[in-house]
Amino acid sequence: MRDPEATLRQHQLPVTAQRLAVLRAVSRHPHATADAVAESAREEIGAISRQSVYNVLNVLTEKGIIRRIQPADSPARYEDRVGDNHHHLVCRACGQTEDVCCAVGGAPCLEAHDDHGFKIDEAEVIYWGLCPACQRAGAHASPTRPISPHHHHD
Amino acid sequence: MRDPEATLRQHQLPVTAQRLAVLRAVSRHPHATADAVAESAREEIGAISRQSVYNVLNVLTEKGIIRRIQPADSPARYEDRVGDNHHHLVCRACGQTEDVCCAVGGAPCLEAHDDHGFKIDEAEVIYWGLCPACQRAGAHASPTRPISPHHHHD
DNA sequence: ATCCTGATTTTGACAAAGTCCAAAACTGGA
DNA sequence: TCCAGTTTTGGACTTTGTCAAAATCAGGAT
Repeated sequence: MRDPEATLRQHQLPVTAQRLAVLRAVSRHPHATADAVAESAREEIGAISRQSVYNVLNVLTEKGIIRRIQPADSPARYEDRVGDNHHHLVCRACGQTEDVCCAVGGAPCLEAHDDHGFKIDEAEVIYWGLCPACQRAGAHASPTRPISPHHHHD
Repeated sequence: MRDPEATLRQHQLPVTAQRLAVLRAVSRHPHATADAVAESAREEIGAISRQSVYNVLNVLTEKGIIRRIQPADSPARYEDRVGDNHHHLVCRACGQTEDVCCAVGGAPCLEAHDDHGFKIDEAEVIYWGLCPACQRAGAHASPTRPISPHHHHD
């Protein structure tokens, strides 16, 4: 994120310490949860209410300044990188999340075989598996085991 | 589902009224939430505790008898149809969920361009959009608006 | 058919992630 | 500097789901 303050003004959002701190926290920690964002923001400005973190994350998401991703069995995560339609790779054991480019090229799987009359505006792809660290730790993949909160990476 | 009772026995699960009712509820209502399953099961057997509904849905999911899907901004949903690796189409406005076959053929997008060293075991695809009814009702798609509980279809 | 033993169900408390609301504080233009 | 409208805050509340202990039930052995 070039200039958080300018970004806010460009979207007609009054600049506040809370908004700057949240925006910078998301920038510094891609795929962070609201909780992690709050922690990081507090390190920067001392204090911020839980509600404000949610308020800011919501308004930034609505404006398209950040993107919200909601993998199963995990609280919502936020990222800086918007507008490039990338997908995600999530570790079943520890929740580590990585970005991956479209598997099939530019605008990828955006067409379903039979769209049932729906007007589709997004194709969301999540790859589930085990990250290298959890493979070494001997975790074994199971599509039914939820993410455990152990040893989270950034 | 051919024969719920036989299915349970095949998986060494003692047959109980609760398990039969839940299994049949999922069969009758594809993509139902735990709540909807409970309601439907109660119509059949009169009463069942919330915890039992969750117990049964969990054990059936672990055994691979049913499949759990967890779209963003919606409680978990369950379906009968397992083992064919199909994907889902979800209406942003009302939550209606439809099955769609693999977009790209047999075992589809199961390969990410760069897998970051992960051992991938599943590629989950969700198409987001507006169902025909919500299009007619004038709802307009927005990747950031959560599903509202209004006029849910089955 | 009856009895056991371990699995299942129930009840009620608890937890996590968010939202709703009213009061206080603040931003930015006049 | 003041004012109006927006943000922030704190606390209660909701939703979805889990935990734990006690009561009940299923199914094999007698």
